[in-house]
Amino acid sequence: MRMSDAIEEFIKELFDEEGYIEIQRNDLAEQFNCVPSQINYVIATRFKPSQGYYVESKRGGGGHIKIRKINITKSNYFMHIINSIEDYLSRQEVDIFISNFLSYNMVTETEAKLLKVATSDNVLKIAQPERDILRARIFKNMLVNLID
Amino acid sequence: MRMSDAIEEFIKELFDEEGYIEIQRNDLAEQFNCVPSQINYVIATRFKPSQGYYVESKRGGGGHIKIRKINITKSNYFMHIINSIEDYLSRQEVDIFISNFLSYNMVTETEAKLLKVATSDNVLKIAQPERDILRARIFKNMLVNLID
DNA sequence: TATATTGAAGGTCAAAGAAAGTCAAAATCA
DNA sequence: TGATTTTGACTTTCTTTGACCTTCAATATA
Repeated sequence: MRMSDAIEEFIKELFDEEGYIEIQRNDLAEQFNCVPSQINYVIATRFKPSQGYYVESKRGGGGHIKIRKINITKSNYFMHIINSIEDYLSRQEVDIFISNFLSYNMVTETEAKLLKVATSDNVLKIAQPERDILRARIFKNMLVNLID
Repeated sequence: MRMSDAIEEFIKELFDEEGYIEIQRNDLAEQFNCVPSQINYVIATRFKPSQGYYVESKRGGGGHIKIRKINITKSNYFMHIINSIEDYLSRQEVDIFISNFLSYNMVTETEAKLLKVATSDNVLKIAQPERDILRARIFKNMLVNLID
């Protein structure tokens, strides 16, 4: 088995419920008896954003590499909602969506308020049917940004 | 855990309602078993004005370091911004506002993304000057909802 | 009383140390 | 042979440490 695959597997096994893990590059390299930059290679090829991972790191004493896994449930949930919304969206429909988001803990209170106010009639204040078209665009685009 | 982080945490726990604390550099260094200048390092990197802290100190006998936490309330901050925005608002101005909100820790990453996308040209997609008028309305109303 | 001395703070800065990042050459695989 | 993996030299970033500097208050001295 390739070393890269072994390292990839090892890292993936570190994930528990938390959704993120922290590793020390040099320690890991030592465990696998490889050069430290091998770890970078594995991360670059197997933990890309397109594969659902998001990486941050800090150098210097006590440095580390943090790998976050995007929440697939949440992302599926919003993707589904986004696809289900057509070109027009009413204020009432928005309200229903938002109250569902809140009850499933998919958004914070503040995020809910932002979604609501940015799509409210008072704020959009343009004639129908353009208002519902604009509302759909704003709402869907905001949802995309709620996916981790 | 890094020593710097431990010291940072310790100092932050000293804050009570007062809004300011006083420490003795040498005592603190002794508690953490480090050189005194380590304390300066922590203060320089973790208690900068951009992080909402203001530091003054006195040398000599009975000297000390005083750290004040600037508590511009979120509500004052946003009210001020809202009042400063006129009827029209450009995409560029929004970007500047948002990057300030982030550096003052007034919004989360997600909230920042929501503000940005809900006021983006792609989403609003109507002719000027109506677009900048609508953007101003959306942005200001969203800010109102960021006030706890 | 005015000035000098002294010790007790805190300040500065640069070197050393401890991570992680980059990039391209070499090796291997399909 | 072309793509992927492995390696290692070099770079960048952040932290820790220590030698030396400045300021202040109290006390001693002229």
